[in-house]
Amino acid sequence: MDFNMDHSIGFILNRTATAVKKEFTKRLKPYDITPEQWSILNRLGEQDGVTQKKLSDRTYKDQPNTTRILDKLEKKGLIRRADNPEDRRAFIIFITDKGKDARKKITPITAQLNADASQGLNENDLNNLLTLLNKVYTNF
Amino acid sequence: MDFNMDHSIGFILNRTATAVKKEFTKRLKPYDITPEQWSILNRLGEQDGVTQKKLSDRTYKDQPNTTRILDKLEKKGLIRRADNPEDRRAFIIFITDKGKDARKKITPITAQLNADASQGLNENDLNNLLTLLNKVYTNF
DNA sequence: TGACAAAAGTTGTCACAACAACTATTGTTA
DNA sequence: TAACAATAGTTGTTGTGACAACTTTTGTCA
Repeated sequence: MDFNMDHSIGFILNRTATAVKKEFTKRLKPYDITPEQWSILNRLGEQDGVTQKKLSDRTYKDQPNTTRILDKLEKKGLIRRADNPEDRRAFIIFITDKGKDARKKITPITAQLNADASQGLNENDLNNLLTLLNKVYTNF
Repeated sequence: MDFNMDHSIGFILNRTATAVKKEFTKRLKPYDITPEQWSILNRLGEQDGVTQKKLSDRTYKDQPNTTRILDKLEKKGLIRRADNPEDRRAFIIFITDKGKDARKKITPITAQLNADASQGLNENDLNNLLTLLNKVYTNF
């Protein structure tokens, strides 16, 4: 069986994603926020007033993780939970002004990270990469 | 600032890698091993008799994580630590017969996973994807 | 309408990544 | 060779992914 990790999509994919996330974590550190917290905060910046369930779907996280990440964002005052008058099981999540400020500051950081990550790739390469990654994603 | 997570390498990369790893974890479950444990066991199958430091370099893990993953593999009897006569700080790690058996059984699983992940991609696509991922990796 | 299934959220647990801090040993150098 | 730096490995802690199990509330349907 000729199996080599260096040609394994799974391995290479994981190694690359880990490296990018690590760098992202580093750059976010001064803002006291993690990549995962950012992804939720950012989604809320696009649209808030949604339930945790909806948010977890949109960020591709399960509900337990979403709960706990929201706990942290709430403790930092970046989001707030409001009762849902239409469903007493659910909360509605809002981004706070402080959260909006943070988002505004952090957005350029993420843009720069993506630019740095795609250093050396032209427009075509980049589109190709994203397309191929999405194909792999939809294979599962 | 026109930032969209759906065009963010970081986000797409992480989402894809997470999905693949999740599927891998599922398929490995019957063998009572995780993807990370597998990656170390597999490297040892390629070459053992190395120190933990060397192993951690080769699997792109830091030393603390390597230590703890080896703890688990050792407890399962898949690897063993031997004293290093040339350096009393270091161990030399060997894969056991049981570990070799496990590796033989699991290798086809990983080959199948990679095949399934690249479903719909031709040879050229696949090479392209790996090349682009490695380019991104070396950007950090 | 009462029983039960489904859904939203939470808590608990395990595995791992990352990083700091530590011990024991080895290497270096004044 | 004594002092100190560097290295191998370990332990501790935080954040997150995954999954099971749980509570509360809502939806369904006989």
